[in-house]
Amino acid sequence: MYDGDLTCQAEDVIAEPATRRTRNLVHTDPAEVPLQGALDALADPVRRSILRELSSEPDFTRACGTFTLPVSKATASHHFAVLRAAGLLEQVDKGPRRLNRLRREEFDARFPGLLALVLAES
Amino acid sequence: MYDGDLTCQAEDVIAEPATRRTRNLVHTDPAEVPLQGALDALADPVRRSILRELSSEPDFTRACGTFTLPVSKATASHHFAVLRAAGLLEQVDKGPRRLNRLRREEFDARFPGLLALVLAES
DNA sequence: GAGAGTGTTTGATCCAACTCGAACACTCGC
DNA sequence: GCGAGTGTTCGAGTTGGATCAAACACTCTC
Repeated sequence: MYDGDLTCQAEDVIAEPATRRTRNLVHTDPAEVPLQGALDALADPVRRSILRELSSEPDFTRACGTFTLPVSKATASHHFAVLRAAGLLEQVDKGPRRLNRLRREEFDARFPGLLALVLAES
Repeated sequence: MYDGDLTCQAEDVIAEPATRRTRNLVHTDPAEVPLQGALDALADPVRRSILRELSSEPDFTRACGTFTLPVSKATASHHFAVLRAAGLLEQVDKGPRRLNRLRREEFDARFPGLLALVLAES
């Protein structure tokens, strides 16, 4: 009988790079994020420091591991997932690295002024 | 010897109504509220519902007990204290009641747009 | 002063989130 | 393929905040 590899062949036609890792990388449209989710995501100081550090760099130039955070890499990975689920950042895989982009315009369109307050935090 | 009552007599000269209850009612200047404190206060759905309900009424017309909340009065009292400490509302005692005012301008001056997002929540 | 009404404080429980080490998965260069 | 580098997932521990009932404090009216 045919196994799953054939199915993978069919999916390879898709334009997007469809490695298993990338396929598990699900994003949330900021337009569909509830205020509760946004506030929960922004209420954590580690997550806000990620956003601030990311805001001073070009898009997709900072990998998750390059941030200076006071937590373990397991915890950091969790925080990146929360930010992604809250529509605050977009991630793409490049080799073994996962590069990040701050979703400024999209998130600001959904919650005007909110991200600016976070980035202005001293 | 003289007891505390004499001290109270002296404090009665103060213009503000200085009952013991009012004296324990401490407020926080919104200008001195850290972003962390504001987000923590706004991250709770019960507290946001208090703010929304308060926004549709004239200042100092709603007592704490008149809000329709899904929690006990002890919990509600806690939430009002958190909002007061976050610079989000001002309270005055009138008889046995404690009347509330939403600190719109002051809080918006400190965190532009943040309160508007909460009040616009469906 | 007694009682009703309003609100706070206390003490305790519960739970969701933060946290970590260890194990696992993936990608690349040798 | 092997090893190093990057990141996620799993399982478990910890903690802070939300919650409640009960007791307390205050104000008014009778």
